[in-house]
Parts: sequence; structure tokens; C-alpha cells
Amino acid sequence: MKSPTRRSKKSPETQPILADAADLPEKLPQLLLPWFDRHQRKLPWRQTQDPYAIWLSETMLQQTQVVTALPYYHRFLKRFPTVQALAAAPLQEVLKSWSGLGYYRRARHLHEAAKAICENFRGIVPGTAAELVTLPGVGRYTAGAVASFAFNECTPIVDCNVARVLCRLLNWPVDPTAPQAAKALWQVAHQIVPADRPGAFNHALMELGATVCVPRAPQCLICPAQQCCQSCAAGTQQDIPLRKEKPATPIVKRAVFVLRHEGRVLLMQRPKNCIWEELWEFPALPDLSHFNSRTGLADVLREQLGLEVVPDRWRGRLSHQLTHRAMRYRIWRGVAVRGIERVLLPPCETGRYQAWRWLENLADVPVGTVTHKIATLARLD
DNA sequence: AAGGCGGGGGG
DNA sequence: CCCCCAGCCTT
Repeated sequence: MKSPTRRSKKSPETQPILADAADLPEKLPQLLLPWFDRHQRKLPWRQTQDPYAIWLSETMLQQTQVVTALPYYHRFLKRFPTVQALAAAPLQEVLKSWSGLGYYRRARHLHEAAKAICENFRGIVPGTAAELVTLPGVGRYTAGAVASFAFNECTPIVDCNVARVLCRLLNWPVDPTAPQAAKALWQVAHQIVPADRPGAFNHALMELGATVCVPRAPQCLICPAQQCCQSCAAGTQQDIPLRKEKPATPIVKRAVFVLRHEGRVLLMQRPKNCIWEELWEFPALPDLSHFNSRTGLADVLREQLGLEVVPDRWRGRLSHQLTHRAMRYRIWRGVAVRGIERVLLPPCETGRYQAWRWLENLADVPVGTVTHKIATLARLD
């Protein structure tokens, strides 16, 4: 192990973490910033200085890829152009703009945070990572991103791209999501973020991870940081970062009912504290496969929903893969002929449906992607 | 420290 | 059918 020839002025107490790469804080910005200026993708949130827009983009980009978030970003910003507009809007409107994007707690937190900004920060997005991180839904990554991108604060960020780049630069064969490794990576990031153009440097680090230092088959030949990359020198890029094995995802079977009455369709609002929390969907029951006949189906709906239904001949199936479970839907269709003005609320997974509505248009309530898919399958659109 | 929380893309 | 991606919060 080489001994460091030079010590950074920053955080001397944590300096040993870079003992093998003491020149990284000096060299990396010199290599990455010119590369970034030439090669960065022109993304809309990089063309603005509006902290609100940058905060929104960083929230949407959590666990979500750029191409997925892009259309939502434009729509959301048009619908809620300012913190004040967002804070003043009803939560259901905010969730409707988030419909299909997933991780709906992000939208709830965003809304809560907008209200907090109006109450505690006079409607102005706070300019330091320390203040930002106090907002709901804003963790150290998002706080650092907004502070460095919008306010040029010299503060680091570590997302999965940065973590992968740093692990490879330092030839650390670790799982970056493990708490100890994450702590070390934040220390490293803190030591290398330059006082000059910290936002551009953070962008550059992420851009490198997204476009060159990619998870599989990193393009080391064209990498601007190749000369200070220890895993490239050692030939260990493919094995870094370490991936932990994933548990098997359970299969959840649900029977879904697309029930119509005079041009409207029945939707129910899911409970709190569950997946798709308080979003709306076609009523669904555990698929126990005991209503295979149409008469059995009518009995179940009379009992569970209090509805007299004439079932359809049509039926559909749909699989929907989530990170932690695999959904299997069997879809039934029918026309409600009695009981439509007083529908019963059946149990829904862990809780119970909170509300029901006969809707002419799915866009009137926030829904998940699965509900859109089911509507399409059942030819409702 | 571990688990919950969506959805999209590709093989 | 499988694989990949990946912050924040709660417990």
C-alpha cells in the first residue's frame, strides 16, 4: 500500500480512506469537468436554475430512469409551475399527475414539502443541503443534488451511479448499498467534490456512471478517468460493485372486477399503509379460484360488494412484475343492475377499501399503471 | 440493519 | 419467464 504523498485540506481526520488515491481530489475534477462540458446530455433540468424544477426532477429520478421521468417532469411542471402552486393544490391532483410513475410516496412527500416551504421558508426553496434534508422526502442525496446544482454549494452526492464510479476508481469490491460501504463512499465523495463548480462535478460523476462507467461492460477505453481508475488497472471492473442476491418474489393472485353501470365504471380507493396507498383501482378480491362459473361470480359480488351483477362472457389475465412481488390478475367483467347507490367496501389485502365511485373517466382519480393496463384489456378506453 | 415502496427496459 | 435499475422512510 502506497503512503499518501499529499494530504487534502478537507476532512483530515477521514483522509486515510483515500490513502491509496490521495491525488483523486485534485485530478478527478480536472479530468471530468472538461469531459462533462463536451459530452453531457442536454436534459431539461440541467437547462434551468430554478431550484423547484431541479428538486422536482431529482425527486422523480429517484429509482426511476431518465426516459421514464421525462414526460412526467414536463407535465408536472406545467400543471404545478411553482412551489406555491404545488402547495395550494389538493393531494389527489398531485397524485393524478404522478399516476403511472410509481413510488407514490414521493408525490405525497413532495406535496408536504411544498407546504412546509411555504410555511417555514416563505415559499422559497431553501439553499443549503442542511435545510433541504429537513424536508419530507428529501434525503441526503436529493439535498446534495439541489444544493450543488441550484445553489452551487460545495456538497457531495452519492447515488448508485456515483457509488459505482467511486468503487471502481478505488477498486473496492463492496456492495455500495451496505451501510458501512455507503458511509465510506459519502466520505470519499465529500473529499473529492471541488469548491470550484461542485454542481458540475457532481453532474459529471453521475453522467460518467450513467453513460460510460455503466454496470455491465463499462467503456473504459473512452473513459476520461481511466488514468486514475484502480479497477481498470487491475482489470476488476466487471466484478465491481458487488451485488447482493435477491430474495424470491412472492406471487400475489387477485381477482379483478370491471363493473359497469350506464357508462360508468366502479373504482375503489385502496387503504393506507400498503402498496398503491390510497390510489384507486377496480375492486379486487383474493383469487381463490372458487368463482369459476358465472353464477358463482354473481354470488361473490352480491356478498362482497352488495351488487347485483350480470357477468360478461369475457375474461382476461394479466401479470405485473414488481420489485418485491409478482402480481397475477384474473379479470372479470359485468354490468351492475342493482345496488349501485350503496356499494359495500370489501377487504383489500391488509386493510379495507376506503371509498367507491362510479366513474366516467379513469383520469378523474389517481391510479397505478396496472389499473390502466386492466382498463385497456377490458376495452374501457 | 432490514424491509416496504412501482414501474420500465431488455434478454 | 428471467434479468437489470435504486432513494427515502419506517421499524
